[in-house]
Amino acid sequence: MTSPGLPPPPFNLSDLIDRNRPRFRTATEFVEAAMREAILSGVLPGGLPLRQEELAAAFGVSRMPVREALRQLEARALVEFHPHRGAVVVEISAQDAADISAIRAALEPAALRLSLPHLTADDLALAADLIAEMDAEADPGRMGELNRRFHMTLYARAGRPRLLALTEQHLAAADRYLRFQFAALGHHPRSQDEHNALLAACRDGDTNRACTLVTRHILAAEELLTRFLTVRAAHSG
Amino acid sequence: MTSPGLPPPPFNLSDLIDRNRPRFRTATEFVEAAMREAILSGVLPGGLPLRQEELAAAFGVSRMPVREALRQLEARALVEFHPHRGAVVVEISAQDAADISAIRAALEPAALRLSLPHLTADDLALAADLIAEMDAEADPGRMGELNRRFHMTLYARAGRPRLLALTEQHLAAADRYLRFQFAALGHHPRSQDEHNALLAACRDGDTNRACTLVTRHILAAEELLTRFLTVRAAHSG
DNA sequence: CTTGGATAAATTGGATCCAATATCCACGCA
DNA sequence: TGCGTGGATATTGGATCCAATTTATCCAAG
Repeated sequence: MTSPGLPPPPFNLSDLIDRNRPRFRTATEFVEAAMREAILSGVLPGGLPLRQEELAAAFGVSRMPVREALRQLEARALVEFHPHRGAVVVEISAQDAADISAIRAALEPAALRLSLPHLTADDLALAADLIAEMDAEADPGRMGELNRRFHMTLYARAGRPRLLALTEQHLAAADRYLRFQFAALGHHPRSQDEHNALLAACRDGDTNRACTLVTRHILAAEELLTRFLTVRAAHSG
Repeated sequence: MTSPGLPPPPFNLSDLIDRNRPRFRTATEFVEAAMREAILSGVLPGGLPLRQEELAAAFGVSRMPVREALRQLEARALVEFHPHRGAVVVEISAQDAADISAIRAALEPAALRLSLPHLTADDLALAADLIAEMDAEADPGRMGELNRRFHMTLYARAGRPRLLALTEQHLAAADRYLRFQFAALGHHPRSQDEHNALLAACRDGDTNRACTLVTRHILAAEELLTRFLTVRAAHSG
């Protein structure tokens, strides 16, 4: 697959590739989605220089779809371009984590407030299932996915496509951090309690309470994360 | 400039081009910025198909930087790609306006809350100047720019780059709509009253009141806009 | 031994070329 | 006359090629 003369790249995308290739209609779409996943899930760590030729070889395409994908990821603040020096995966940092949390804390209560009155019994049942699945899940990657789906299920009826897309985007961005925390500290049981309380408030139709709970949930996660990242930075720096 | 055999494109970008060209280091950056401006300011109206060849000729570059720019604009929800059929400027609609307003109403109070305690006397003076400039301004385009700068001045000390970038992006997106309203209804004096009240609350350091005022300010603009767009759609549809 | 500069290698940015796909229109047939 | 089929045309998607810029290397001079 990879060109014979090149040294092996410092990442492994092989499983992402073959599995998803047929789902997309253009190579650019495919590369963009795969790289987004890879960055958010930590396969491509922050600071990694992204050589176009290398990625093209890994994906089995030419440099062009890679370049277009990188431009899209730039607009999503997942990679940075340095003119004539190439693209780099954006670094994670305590400040950036706080930044993303602030955005989540602004968007998610707004989405929930719009969505909650229109939630169906099916939605609530699905949310409950997702909590249960999270209880049983050990893999950090799957865990982030389930958490994301739980939250988005509660917001889904907001009827605001842009708001929902932004919310999902920043939930995914937060995953990049939560994954660290989860790997280091293990699953935090308080988070599940918060999920249950939130779901209960939604069942009761208590919008104000539910919004307060998501806000607290997000800020609690942020505080834990900030502390974790700060000591981590102190150790390595 | 334009190739001799082609029919003239249905838009005019010439003033944007020469003026800004030297500021950018790569053609892609330049094209992206110019097209973003052109879409947000209404020069490229919603629904317009964006022919790559045509744009390339207009900008005096090849199709490739145009393609990269279009991909970035896609990620910012300013254009839509239809595989093998090309890109189109996203349509405006009452729903989309409401969507953007909901996002603004979530983000801006959050940014203001973080920023307000750190606002300096200079910041407040600048904000006051911008209100005065708006009073004297007649051009809708300049008006949107001043409005944007006024708001961003108040949020600037939030110390959250991502949050601020998102906020500015959606303020700009809202301009696309406010411009319509302004052109049709003329300048709405209540908006200036709201700006003054907001600035006063900031001067007093009354965070809660200031946040309430921005929220109301955004929702008031949204209501007016929704009504305007709805009757407009009824007339033309 | 360090430092400066020239030169070579690597990599990106941009242009051109080719292939794949969609649209449009004419034509034939029911 | 209406509809479906088929080919021509236009336009995008992808690959390759060339130029411009940056980074690395090496040698010489202080």
